[in-house]
Amino acid sequence: MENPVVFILGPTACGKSRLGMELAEKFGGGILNCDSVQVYQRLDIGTAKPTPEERARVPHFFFDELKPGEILTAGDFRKRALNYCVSELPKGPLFAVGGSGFYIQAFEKGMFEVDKPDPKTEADARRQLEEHGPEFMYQELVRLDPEYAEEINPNDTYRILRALIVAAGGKKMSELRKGFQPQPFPYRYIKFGLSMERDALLPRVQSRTREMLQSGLVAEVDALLQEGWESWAPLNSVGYKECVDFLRGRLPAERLEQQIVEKTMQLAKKQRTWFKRDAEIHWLKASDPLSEASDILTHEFQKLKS
RNA sequence: GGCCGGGUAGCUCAGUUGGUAGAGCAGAGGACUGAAAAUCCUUGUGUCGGCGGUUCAAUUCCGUCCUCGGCCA
Repeated sequence: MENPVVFILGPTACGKSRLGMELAEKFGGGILNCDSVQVYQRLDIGTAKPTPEERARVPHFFFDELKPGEILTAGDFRKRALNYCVSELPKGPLFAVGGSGFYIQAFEKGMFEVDKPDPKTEADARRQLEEHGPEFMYQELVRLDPEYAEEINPNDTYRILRALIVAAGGKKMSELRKGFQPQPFPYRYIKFGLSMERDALLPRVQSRTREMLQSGLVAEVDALLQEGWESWAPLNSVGYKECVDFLRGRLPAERLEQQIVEKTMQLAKKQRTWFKRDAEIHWLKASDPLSEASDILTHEFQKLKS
């Protein structure tokens, strides 16, 4: 019987990485990153990446694979994550640790097939949005794919643009959605969830944010800006966006730390909402997640041997 | 001590020519198919600082006290 993928999911800053490390040290195997931002090089401090020491103790996969300027889509994420399953599962279990619900869903269930968008189409769509505004773009979508337009909000420019780009390739989001069957995950797996009440999470986020800033988060961002990566999408993520705003004079120094804390808490809430609906997740007790997860996995590995 | 200006939602404040009040942010809930740590949706009752007075009715007017700024002594 093959080794399982052990998902460790939940909001940021609640101890997932640590639990993953402890379990990997106990049961063998490695860590598979399931975080959409830790895949990028140069985004180290603000993403709370595992340290070199931790990576030396346990094999870590799918960190630092992309360079500034590059983008990893959810579809790419799935392909690469599955490749790690192929290469690493024969050696031991993989502890898939992360909080990026959308990417994890893509990894598990697959996505429908769409051709890579023509970069020119994409640039055109963005330019049109600039010129004509969101209402115009939404009306375009109503014309091209009324059914999908009905599903999304006229203010949701992100989804409107995406749908228009897909439409330019000759497909309709509504049709694609209807035609898609979630695929069964091709490996044995178990899903653990780790969570924390807001009151418990807040002080952790506060001290982590302070540490990030003391460790040079602003300098990390400044270096990227110096090299001209200001419009690189990952710099819009929590912590990075605020540092860019600070460096550009849009956010006063005295508000920086608090602003990052606030955005991080909002992220945690969205993550909680995402995972809440996944009925397969076994939520671990916050008091002692390690022993609870260990018990379950011990059973799992006994089955594996027999 | 005197004068002036504030005290209204967790925060910043608006407002009521007297009929018990509403924005932004925060918070809560939710959606999510290739930039997702993104993008978007729903959600606002609180002794209107305390106590008195006037009034059918006071958060609004008057008095007084408390409190926070500023200025003057």
